[in-house]
Amino acid sequence: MHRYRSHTCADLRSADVGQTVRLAGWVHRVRDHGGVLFIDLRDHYGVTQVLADPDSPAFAAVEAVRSEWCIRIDGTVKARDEALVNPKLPTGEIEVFIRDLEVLGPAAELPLMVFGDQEYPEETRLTYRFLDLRREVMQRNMVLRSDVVAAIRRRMWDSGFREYQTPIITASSPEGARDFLVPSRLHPGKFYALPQAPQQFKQLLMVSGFDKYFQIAPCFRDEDPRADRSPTDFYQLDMEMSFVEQQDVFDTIQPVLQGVFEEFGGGAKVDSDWPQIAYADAARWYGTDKPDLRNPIKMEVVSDHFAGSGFKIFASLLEQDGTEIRAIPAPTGGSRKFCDRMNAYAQKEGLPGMGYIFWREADGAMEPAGPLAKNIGPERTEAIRRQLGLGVGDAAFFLGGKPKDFEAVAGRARDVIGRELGLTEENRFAFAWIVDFPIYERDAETGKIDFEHNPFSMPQGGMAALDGDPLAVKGFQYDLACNGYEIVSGAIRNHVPEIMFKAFQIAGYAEAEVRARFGGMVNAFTYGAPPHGGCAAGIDRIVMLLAGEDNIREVMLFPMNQRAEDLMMGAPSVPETPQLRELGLRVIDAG
RNA sequence: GCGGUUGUAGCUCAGUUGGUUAGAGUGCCGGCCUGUCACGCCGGAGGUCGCGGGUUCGAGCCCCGUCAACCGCGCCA
Repeated sequence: MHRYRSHTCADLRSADVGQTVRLAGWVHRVRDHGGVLFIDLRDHYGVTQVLADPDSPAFAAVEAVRSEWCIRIDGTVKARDEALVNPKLPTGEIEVFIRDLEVLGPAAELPLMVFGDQEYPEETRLTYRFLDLRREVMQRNMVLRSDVVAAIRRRMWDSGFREYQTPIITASSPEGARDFLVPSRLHPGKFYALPQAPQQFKQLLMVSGFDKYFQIAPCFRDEDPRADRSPTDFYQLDMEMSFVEQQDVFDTIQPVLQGVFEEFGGGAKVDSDWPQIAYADAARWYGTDKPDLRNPIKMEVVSDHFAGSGFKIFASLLEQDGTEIRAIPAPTGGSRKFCDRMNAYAQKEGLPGMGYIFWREADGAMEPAGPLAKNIGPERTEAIRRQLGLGVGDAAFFLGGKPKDFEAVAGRARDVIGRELGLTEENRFAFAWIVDFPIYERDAETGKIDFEHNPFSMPQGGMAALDGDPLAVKGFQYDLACNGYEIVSGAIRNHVPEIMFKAFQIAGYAEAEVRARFGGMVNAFTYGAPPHGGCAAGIDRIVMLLAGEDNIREVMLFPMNQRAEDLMMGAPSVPETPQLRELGLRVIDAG
C-alpha cells in the first residue's frame, strides 16, 4: 500500500465496498455522536465521509482530531443504508470505517474557517492565504485560471504562434507607468528594471523574423491598485505578429478569446459580433473607453435643445467654448424617486447634479415632468423626447459642461442606471474593439503635448499625418472592452525610425533621448524591420470575468493588499545592511 | 496625496436617546449522546470596544486627533 493513500477523497463508489483503503486529507468537519464519530475528509478532489466507533482500535485517536488537521486513515469501504446515502456528495453512497489513524499535521485554532462560505476581511484572508486557498471557491478559481491559461496556450499554438520567454531583469520599457527598479551589484549606482511589458523584446523578435510570438508574461508596474488592477505584478497574454494590419490582429485574437469565453463562460452568452467603435464615439456614447455593451443605453448630444432656452444654467454654459449638453436616456426610469436617486448619485460623484425629465401619463395623455421640463417649455421637451426615442414611463438625465469634466461621471451614471433598471443583460459577455485612439493629448496643467498611450503605435497616415495638428492624429491603436473592463490593448507598431523620431519630437523628446531610452529597438529598426503589430490581453481580468468575481485578487494565488504589501511573506521588508553595502546603496529616508 | 465606508471575543456580527456586570452565532475547552452530513443537548474559558486625547457624575455610543483595512479619485492599460 502507498505510504499516504490508495485513493483520493473523490474516488470511492459503491463498487469499492469491502475494499481496504488508505486516504489522506484534511478534516473538513467533525460530527461526534459519542458512540460514533464522523469526519468529512477532504482533499483537492473531493470529500469522503469516514467514521469510527468504539469497535475501532483508532477510536480514541479519532476523538482528538479537529478541523483542518491533516491526517491519513486506513479503513474499510462500507455501503451506506439507502436512507443514509448523501446525494450531495459524489462519494455519498459509501463511507470508510477507520481502523488506523495517523496525524500528519495538527492545526492550531483557525483564524478563518475553510468549511462554509463565511466572509472574512481581506486582511485576514491574505495573512492566512494558505488557509483561504483551501476553500472551495478559491480552489475552483485557481483551477479555472490554470485551465484558462492552458486553453489560451493551446489556441495560440493552434493559430500558428509559438511561446518565447523574454528577460525579467532588464532595462525599463516605459509603458507610461512607474518602473520597479532593481539595483545592480556589479554596476554600483546603476539599476535594472522589471519590464512593464515585454514590449520592446517582442518587437525585436519581429525584427528577428519569428513572425508570430506569444507569451503568458508577467508584467510589473509600480502603481496604486484597484479592484480590477493588481499592484506590482500581473499576467498578460502578450502576442505580436509581422506583416499585418490592424484587422489581421483582430481576426487572429478574436477566435482565441471568444473560444476561451465559450469554453469557460459557464453557459453565458458570448457575443460573436465585436463592433469597432472609435474612441471619440465611445467617449460620446458611453463616457468611457471601456464600455459595457450589455447595457443598451447610448448617450446623445442634445445641446441644440438647450441653447437659448429658459434653463439658464445650461443656456449660459453653452455660451462658453467647448461645452455641450449630453443626455443619458433611461427607458423605464420614469419616476421621481429614481430620478432623485440618480441626481444624488451625480452629486456624490462630485458634480453639481443631473437635471432630468421623465414622462408620465396624466388624464390619458403623456405629460413631461421634472423641473427641467418646466424651464425649457413643452416644445423643446418634446423635441428632446423624440430625439431620444422615449415615451411614457421613461426618463432622461442631462449633464452639461466640457465633456472632459463630466464624461467619466456620465459613464458611471450610465452603468448605474443600466443596472438599477435591469437594462444591463446578465449572463452575457459583450465585446467591442475601441479604435482610432489619439496619439497625443495635451496636459491639462502644463499645456504640453504628450503621448496619450504608449509611444510605440503607428500614426494613421504615417509621416504625413504628423505634419498637421498633433491632437488630430489617430493611431493604429486599439483596446478590447468586455462588460466594462479593458481586457486587451494593442497597436500596429511604428517600425519606421524616421516616423518614430518625428513622433517623439512632437512630444518634446530629442532624437538623442529616444536613442538613449529605446536605443536597442530603434537601432534594430534600421536593419530591415517588418511592419508588425499585436496586443496584450489581461489574464487576471479574463479569469475574473469568467469566475464571475469583481475583484482581481479572487483569481490570484498570493496577491498584494491595497498598499502593495504581502502580509503573508512580509514584503516589502527592510534589507540587511551588508546587502545594501554590497549594492552601494544607502537609505536616506525611511519615510 | 484626496474622498467614502469600516474597526467590539480566535472568527462573523449585534449593541436603542450616553446609564449598573458589553451580548449572539461560530470556533476553542470540558461533559452527555451509535447514524450524522451546518448533528444535537449541558457547562466553561475567552474583551485595552483599533489607538490617543477631550466633553460628561457617567462614553462602545458624542467631539478632536491618529492608525489600519477595503472601495473610489488622482495615477495606471
